[in-house]
Amino acid sequence: MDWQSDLNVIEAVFVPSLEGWYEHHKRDLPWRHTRNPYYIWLSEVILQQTRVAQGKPYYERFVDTYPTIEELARADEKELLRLWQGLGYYSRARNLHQTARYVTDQLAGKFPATYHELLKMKGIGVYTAAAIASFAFGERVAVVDGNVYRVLARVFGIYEDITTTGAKKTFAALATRLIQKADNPATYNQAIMEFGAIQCTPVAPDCLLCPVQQHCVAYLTGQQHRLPVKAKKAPVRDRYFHYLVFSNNNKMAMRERTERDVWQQLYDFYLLETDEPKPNWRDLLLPDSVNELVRQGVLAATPVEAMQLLSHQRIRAIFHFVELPDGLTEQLPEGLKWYSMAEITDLPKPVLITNYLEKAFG
DNA sequence: AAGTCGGGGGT
DNA sequence: ACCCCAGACTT
Repeated sequence: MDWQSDLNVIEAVFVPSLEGWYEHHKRDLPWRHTRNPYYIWLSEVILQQTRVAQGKPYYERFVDTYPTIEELARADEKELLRLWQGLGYYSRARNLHQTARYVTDQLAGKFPATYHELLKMKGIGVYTAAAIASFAFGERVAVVDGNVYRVLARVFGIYEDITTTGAKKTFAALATRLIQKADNPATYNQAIMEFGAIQCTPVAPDCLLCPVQQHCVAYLTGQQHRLPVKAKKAPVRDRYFHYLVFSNNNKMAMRERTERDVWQQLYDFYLLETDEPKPNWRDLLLPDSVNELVRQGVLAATPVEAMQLLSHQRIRAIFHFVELPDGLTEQLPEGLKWYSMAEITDLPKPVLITNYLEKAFG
């Protein structure tokens, strides 16, 4: 249908309705009590692809640990990743650190203050740039996140697949047009996202108490559940991780993941990956030296199995614990180093590894 | 345009 | 089992 023909009518009601709704329904969240661009930025990066409930405790910890951007800039990256542990998408933490140093060292600590300047920073894309620009600096630029796609698709009856470039342009243009009507662009941006998160939810939206019900194309046609349109993602890939957990005298051999893969810069154990399940370590094509190491050590009777689901991979891991005799502790494979349990606690680790440690030694 | 990058929660 | 979440970056 030609939604643009109704746009003038709907937008005159839509924007003020949402702003009014927000005043009565907004949650009390810590980052809503500040206009400090550093805190706004911190919260927005933490909340990328992350629910408020999951991100909130991390935000509190980061603000406590690094009260200023200078302190974040000076932070040890390993410590920063340790603080980020469990949140996922660890490149966010690395980019956060890089941008903190850039702002501190190259911009004299002065945070970029416009949408276009913000966009140049590592880890700040179109959404986050708009969020910081409007929340911290009052710039009239529209945020378009998952909530906004859903709300606009439904209210305006837009059936374009939101994963396509064309749809992104459509939604951005509409959002830009709408925010021109806003009394306060920062409040309006907050309002439409909060509305999507609380009222216009993906499943079972609360249409009966909706302030724009009578102007919502989806509601009026009974198609709420079909919008927004989104192409299905590719099926998840199965991976099989075989870990050899070399141990000696209450220490364990770990290594930093440096390859271009999941969990970059986090720590795990000696790893061999296969395309197929291989329950027995003898079926693994290990280097001769590693095979010899296992043979001379004491292998735990039962390996520990664990599974980790990522958005795009299903990792099935099996951990073989090997206690090495004192004489062989200098013969670890390349990259592995010995760490005490206390040191391991402080290393940044994938949840898969943390869970294993808890299960096996916790 | 398609892939990659985490982990958790809801249905 | 599937979808979504205050997305960004690389290929």
